[in-house]
Amino acid sequence: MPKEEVIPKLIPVFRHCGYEGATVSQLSKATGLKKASLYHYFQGGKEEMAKAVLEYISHWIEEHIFAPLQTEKPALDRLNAMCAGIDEFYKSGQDPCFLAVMSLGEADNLFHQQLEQSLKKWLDTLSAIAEETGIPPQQAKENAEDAMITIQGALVLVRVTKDTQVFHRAIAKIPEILLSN
Amino acid sequence: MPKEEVIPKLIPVFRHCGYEGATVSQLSKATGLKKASLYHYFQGGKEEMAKAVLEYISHWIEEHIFAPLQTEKPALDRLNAMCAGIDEFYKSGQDPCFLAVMSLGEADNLFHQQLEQSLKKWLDTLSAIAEETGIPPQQAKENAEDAMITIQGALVLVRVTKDTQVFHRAIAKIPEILLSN
DNA sequence: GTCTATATAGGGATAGAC
DNA sequence: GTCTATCCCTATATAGAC
Repeated sequence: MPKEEVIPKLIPVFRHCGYEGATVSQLSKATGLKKASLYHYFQGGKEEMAKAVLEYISHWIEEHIFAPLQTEKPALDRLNAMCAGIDEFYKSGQDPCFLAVMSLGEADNLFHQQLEQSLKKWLDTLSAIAEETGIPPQQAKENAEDAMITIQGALVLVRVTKDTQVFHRAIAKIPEILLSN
Repeated sequence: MPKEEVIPKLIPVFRHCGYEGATVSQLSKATGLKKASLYHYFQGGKEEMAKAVLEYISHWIEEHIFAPLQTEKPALDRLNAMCAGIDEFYKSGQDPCFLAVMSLGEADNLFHQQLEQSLKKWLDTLSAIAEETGIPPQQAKENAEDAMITIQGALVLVRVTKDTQVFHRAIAKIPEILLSN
């Protein structure tokens, strides 16, 4: 099995269990590879596995969430396309945010720089599209923050309530949040 | 040392490390009690410690965040008092939300019922104060959800960006979120 | 590349002295 | 109530055969 096929199978374990909660045994089961085989691919052990997942996800976001923003369509259409990507990425709120999960405990010590960079990228991208529609920079920055707050907060609520409606309602608001002034 | 003094010392460990990330050794250090002494108080082990913290926090919220809502002052004053309690509770966003942290991995299996109940209490309380000001029930419910989303989302953002301003800006919006229609 | 078998450390938890 | 000492298990990680 090529490494590119292994990484996606690691994702749900880290997402749902967190870094410390995820055991190599679980990761082994999830991939179908025995522990020693996992260590063959990831000589740095669990830490390297998490790092690989982090990079994989950054890439996925780039392609599925940010890419729709680079077309020539009207801003609102592009935003709605992005929201569709977000809904897919978080499975309507049923999958926790990797970034949020990895910002706890030991994982935060290990990965804080990458996490911060990833979030900054999100915020900058969202802010840019707001500015594009004529919103002043400072306002655009705050709108981007509010949009991320809405996404992350909705994920927490859904995790506890299991009510995906809350997530859909929240995501539907993203465009107006970003474009408000 | 009486048990009531022990529990508060457990809180920061669980909050920052999560349930699985928190080790009994860490809890021991944080309390200043050796492991065996901890087990003397909490015969159910780590699980019972987390449970005790959960109850302690529910109680704290009741007294410091919900109580200010029960006075005879104008609704807006009461909401601002509540926001002050929230800011204190989360140390301006520098302390993660216990509820959010405990809704991951194994902890979620163990405590999901209590977590759900706690969140429901939050939402009901917020919804009630919105209704009090004449907002129709369904709208009040959604406003309460939006308020909780804002709190939880801001906590995630601050955890990664270390920018407490974001938290203050978010909290300041809570009253208008709750009372909007 | 994938496995079985194993090493080593640290986890949660208990026994029993004081 | 608090401790030291210890048990057992699981966690991460490695060695080496195929």
